[in-house]
Amino acid sequence: MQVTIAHSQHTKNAAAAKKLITVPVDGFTACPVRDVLARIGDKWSLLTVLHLGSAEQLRFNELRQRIPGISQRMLTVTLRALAHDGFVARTVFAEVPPRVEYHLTALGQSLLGQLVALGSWAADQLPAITAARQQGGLS
Amino acid sequence: MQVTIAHSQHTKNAAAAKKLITVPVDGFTACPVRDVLARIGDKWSLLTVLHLGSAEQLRFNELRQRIPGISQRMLTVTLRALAHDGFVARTVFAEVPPRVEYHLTALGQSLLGQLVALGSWAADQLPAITAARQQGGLS
DNA sequence: CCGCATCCACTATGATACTG
DNA sequence: CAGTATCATAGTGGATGCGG
Repeated sequence: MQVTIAHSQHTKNAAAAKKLITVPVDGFTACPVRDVLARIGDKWSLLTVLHLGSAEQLRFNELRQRIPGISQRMLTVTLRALAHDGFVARTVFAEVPPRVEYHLTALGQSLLGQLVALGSWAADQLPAITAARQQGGLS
Repeated sequence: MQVTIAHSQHTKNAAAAKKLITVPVDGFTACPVRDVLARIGDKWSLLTVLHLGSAEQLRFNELRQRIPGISQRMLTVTLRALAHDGFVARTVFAEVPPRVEYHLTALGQSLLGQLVALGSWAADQLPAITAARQQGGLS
């Protein structure tokens, strides 16, 4: 079965002109997955969603304290990306002192569910993966 | 501090907490999900696994032709990483001309299943995500 | 034919200082 | 408090040539 998938590769090269590609895949649209993975596959999005899912809502610095090692900048960037895709809602209170709260949207909680499911699988397969890594010796 | 997350959805019910996944927050940093995501979340691993899953076995250049835009280097790197984690098996035929075939292991097919599940969800949510991106104005 | 090594561009990330 | 701006750095990915 042939599947035509969107190819959102951002190459400055003229090769990016071909925006649609046709790939023989067993009926699975590969690109949405890739697209989503590109969002949550970065260093901090996963952790951010997980932590947001663990509370009703969190303020910027609360979130920052809960995610060890994240910089102010990366938290800002990550939150904006997640908000841009509709996973996170941002509420600004025009007060003094300023207050901004973030919480998962329905879409974000749906994503959280997927991540947790993936987590279950990962935890399940971890021994096998670890074993393979030790065996292979490749790095 | 610990965080409980429902498998299916986000729940705060303490009584049902026994059946939920309880994860130490500090452990999020080293969470298996994050680890797996770091592997398949890169630019090519996902496509490679999907294409390998769509065939019994594939040779290096067959794979290369099926993945539009991948460079020789990245295919090599990706395949090595996947083989290192036991998702892909590499078979070298010491012939002339040389022949190397790759196929998914049981672990790899398990991963494929997860990716397909994630793909179903992604395809399902794609309209919502697209709508959010257009609406959001944030970039 | 397979794929490794080298060089190079780009991007993601991090540290720090400044602003509304 | 909640960012934004700027600079510095490391890792990723692409192009090309060589080796097995």
